[in-house]
Order: sequence, then structure tokens, then C-alpha cells
Amino acid sequence: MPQTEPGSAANSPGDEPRPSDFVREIVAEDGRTGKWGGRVVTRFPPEPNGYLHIGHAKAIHIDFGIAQEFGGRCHLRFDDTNPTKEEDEYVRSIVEDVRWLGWDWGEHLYYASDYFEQMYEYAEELIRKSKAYVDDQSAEEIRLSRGTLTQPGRESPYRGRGVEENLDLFRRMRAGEFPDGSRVLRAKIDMASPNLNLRDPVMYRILHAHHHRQGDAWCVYPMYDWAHGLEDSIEGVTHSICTLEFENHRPLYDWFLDAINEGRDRPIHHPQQIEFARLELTCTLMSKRKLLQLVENGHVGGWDDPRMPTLSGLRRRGFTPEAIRNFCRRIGVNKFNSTVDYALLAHCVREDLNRRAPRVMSVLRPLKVIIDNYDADRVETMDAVNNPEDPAAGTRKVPFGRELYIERDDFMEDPPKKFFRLAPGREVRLRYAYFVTCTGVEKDAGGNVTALHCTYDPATRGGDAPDGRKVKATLHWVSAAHALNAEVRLYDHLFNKADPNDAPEGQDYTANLNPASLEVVADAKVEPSLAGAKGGERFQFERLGYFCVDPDSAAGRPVFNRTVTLKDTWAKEQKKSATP
RNA sequence: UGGGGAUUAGUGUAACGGUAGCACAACUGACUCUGGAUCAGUUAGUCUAGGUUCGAAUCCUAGAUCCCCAGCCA
Repeated sequence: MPQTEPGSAANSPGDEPRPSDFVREIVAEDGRTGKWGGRVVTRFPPEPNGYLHIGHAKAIHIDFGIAQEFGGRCHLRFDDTNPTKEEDEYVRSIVEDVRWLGWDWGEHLYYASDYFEQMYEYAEELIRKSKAYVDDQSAEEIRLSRGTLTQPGRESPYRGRGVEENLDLFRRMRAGEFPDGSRVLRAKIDMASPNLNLRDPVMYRILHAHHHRQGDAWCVYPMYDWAHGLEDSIEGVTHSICTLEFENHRPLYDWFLDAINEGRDRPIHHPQQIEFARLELTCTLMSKRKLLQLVENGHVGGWDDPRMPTLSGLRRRGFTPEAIRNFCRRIGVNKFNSTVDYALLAHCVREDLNRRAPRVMSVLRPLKVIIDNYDADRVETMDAVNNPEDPAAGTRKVPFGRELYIERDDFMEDPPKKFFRLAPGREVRLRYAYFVTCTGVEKDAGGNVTALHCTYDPATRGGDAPDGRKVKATLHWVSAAHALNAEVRLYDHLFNKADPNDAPEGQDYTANLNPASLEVVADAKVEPSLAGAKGGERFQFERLGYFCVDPDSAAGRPVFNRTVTLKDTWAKEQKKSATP
């Protein structure tokens, strides 16, 4: 049997073999039974009314991933049926983001709006079959007569209109004879159905609005429920994969397609819908509406703010497509709502960046160190390894001199037991340079440490002691004379609660905004090799974390975004003793 | 209290009537010129109650809990 086994399917470079899941099992089974003649056609159908986020990445990964594994194709289709919310800016960002993730739709870029004429014809067909009618009730009246979860609705007084009258009215709706909201086209199904979606759903509403692609060609626009199944049908989609909340709508899509096909010699294609649970991430919001609010209310700098879970935000933060794809592969697919720990996403970027990011030394909070027994005008260049995980990355030269900067956190005048770093009288290694011993501390009037005096051991050049003596710590450093100033932006969770929506009574998610989600370090000292760093380049600042060059960088003054910290067992130790 | 869906360690998932496994997190330890990486190990789970069966996470019955649906949004 030539059918691809999902578990062993060939994947794109960088991806691990993918585990199977219930969606893939259905697709594989359909392959075995020949349900679709061996074809697999999926689609990713975003509405262009916002930027894509990590939750969309999950859907994209399922839609495109399955098509690829099963030798099929995946369409990128914009579900642009509501001209009042959609914009070209969003179309552009979505195209860019899906490409960035590494997926390719070939020729198959579509717009639901391109099918408006066909949909309209299908609608007239339903009217002729007496399966749809024009309702003159107001939105309010329709709402009131829909009934409730436990009570059936009431039929519209216009429900019994004749075919000719309905046709005439619908055509005049299209012709623009009626104002917005004055009439709708509804399907004639069952006002007593326990599934509210079947209580004569609205198919068309009048909207005298400018469409981003259709311009003013239309003033009736199809509702999602009417349009979506038809879009999939028109494109020959075999597996229409969507999120759980559309499970209740499936009977309606089936009804629409069956109604169109009733009495047809050549029935139109009827896709199979499969629903999966959307992604939730701890400390993260996934609602497009709320994300829009964060942008519009200035809680973040924009859709691509590095704290946003948008793909453009994650990209600017320094995440790689590979890391995101790997994350999507690991979280699996299921049918119940679950919240993935952000730590897994962090793990995925670290894993990827660890093997590809060049190492570099940068000091975020500089503490001046003076090596008293090192000549003031002497400069040496030390050999530093670019990436211990990748010998092919080679080495570079790092200048060393009498005055250096080290991290303030790497010195304690009165260190606790488990602090291994520099302290008065203690010897540590300066990475790739020398062993130094702290011999003195300079302080200002307030008692704050302003500089350290050390001596170095010339025999330890390069970082090894010929006598075999050990030090307990290795510190990163930057030569004061050669250091480059840089701005470094340290990011933390945008929300400090695992579930941002879990707000105190009477408040909303904004109450859980983390005031410390962004810390700007204006005067970091970075090693001179970073002078030519370009936007988007990623580095590991040794012992600190992974950083990405921000597009805000200017010549001579780079700006770095912290993607994620390194795992830090010392920080963990401190946290433990801080909160006993 | 209508209808639809779901429930496996802290979290996310696997098992398709036959030893409950993996990953993340947490915790030990080894190693280390990054308190990184790596390696070894530990903790910890089938929603509940019955039933069928030699044997149940899996099948049956009842219950519990959670999610979705009352837009002229998608």
C-alpha cells in the first residue's frame, strides 16, 4: 500500500518526525478506504482582521503539515466576508507570517470574496427550492424570536413568502435598493431545533460597505456559516480542519450542501470537517479581539511588540520558525481545551538557538574592574569560541585590557554560601582570558560599589592554569576601552498570571498586565564584534540568554531584544532562599 | 434545567482489551573555561461508582466536572 504512514512521513529540514494524532488517523484512514480517491486537500482560512498568533501557528502546522505528509496540498484562503473588519494590511502580514514559518501554498492563494457570485447563485437556487426566504424583521426581532437554549424559537411572519417574491426581494437587496439592516436572507430550516445554528440562520445581510478587494461591487455579504462550507466545496477541500467551536455548525454546513445538491445531477463537493482544540498558552492571551485592544490602548508598542504572542512579535523577539514548528509538533492535537506551559515554548527556542546562535560577551549592568598589575597601555586579543555546539562556527578575537566591565551580579562583597562568583580575596576566571583575584573595592559616599581592583595571573593566559588549580566560576567580561554601547530590552511575560483572564471581580485581563514585562537597559556594554550586527541576527550573550537585533538599531548603537534567558540555576537558588 | 464535545502525573501528550510510556516542569547527581549545553537518575497519573472479561485507560451502565452554542462576527 503506497499510503504514507503519518508517523514516518518525511518532514521539512529541521523538523523531527511527527507523532500521529486523531486528525492524521482520519486522513490516513480515508486514504486506505479511498474515500477521496487518494486526494488530500486542506486549507488555512484566516480572516484578514488581525495578525496571526502562535495559536494560528498550531492550525497552520496541522493544515499545511498534514497536506505535506500525505502528498496533498494546502490552500491559503482569506475568509474575507465581512468588509467592515478586514484590511489589506492584515492580508500582507498573514502572507508574510505563513511564509516565514516556511510553508508554501504554490498557486493556491484564494479569497472567499472571489466566490461571491457563485455563492449568490447557490442562494437563489435555495430560494427556488423554497429553502430560503427574505426576512424583513429587524435584527432585534430576529434575536427575540430565536428562542433560548431551552425554548424553541418562533417562525418569522415572512417565512411563508412565495418563491417569486423572495427572488425579487433578494435581487433588489443585491441591487442596493434597501438600507443596511432592513432585510436578510435566511435559510428555512427549523425554528425548534435544539441546535440553535439550525434555527433559520441568516445567510446574507445588507452592508453598503467598501470591500478591500471587491470595492463597491456588493452590498449584500454572505455570513460565515453560509460561505465557509461553500468555499471549501468550491476548492475541493477534502479535510476541512477547524477549531472545536465549529462542531455545532457542522450540521448546518451539511444541511446547506445537501440542500444545494438536492435534485442535482452532478452534486457539488461535500468536504469533511474535523475539529480540534485551539491552543492556549500560560501567561498569554490568544483572543484576536483582546490582542487588538492591547495594541489600540497602547499596552504594547504594536502588533509586532516582542511581548505579543503574534508571529510578528515572536519573530521580532528572536524566535525562529524552526522553534515554533517544533513547538507545534510537540503540543499535539486533541479535542479538549488545554493550556500549554509557556516553558515548553521557551525550551523549544533555547534548543534551537543553542545549536545555531553565535556566542558573544555582553555586560548588561557594568561594574568596572581594574587589573592593577596589568599595564595601562597594553592590549591583548584573546581567542574565543563562537559556538561550542558547532565547531564549524570557528573562533574570533576579543580585546582584553587593564580596565574591564563585568556584570554587577557577578560580584558580592559578602557572598552567601552558594555564591561561586567574584568576592574579595577570591579568584575566578575571566572567560578566554586570565584568572583574576579581587584585591579591593571602591565605593562611593553611599557605600555603593563603584569599581573593583584585581590582580591577574599571567600564567593563566587563555583561561587555563598550568598548575592545574581550579576556580569555581567563569565570568564574562568586556574590555572598557573597546566596549560598544548598546540598548538591551529585557522582556518578561506580558501577564503575570497563568490565566490572564482570571481577574479580580469587576476587573478584566488588563489587571494582570505585568508592569515589569519590559525593562530597557540603556547602557549595556557589548563586545566590539557586534558593531556590524544586522537586524534579525541572533546571538547568545554568554551566561545571560539569547538576544536578537531589533530593527530599531542605529549605526553604532545596536538594540537587542532578549528572546529568552539561559536556564539559570543560580537565579533559581536565589528565588528559593527569597521565598522560603 | 435543550443540544453538541470532552476528561490519563504539575503541564502537554501516547497506549486502539494484554507490563500505563514520552516531553516540558520540578528535584538529585556527574561533567563542564557559560551556575549554559550534555549525561545519569528521582518524584508524580487513568474523574467517580458499579458491571462485562482470565485481563479494562480502552467495552457497558450511572454519576461528577469542564468547554461550546441564543451576532445581520468569524
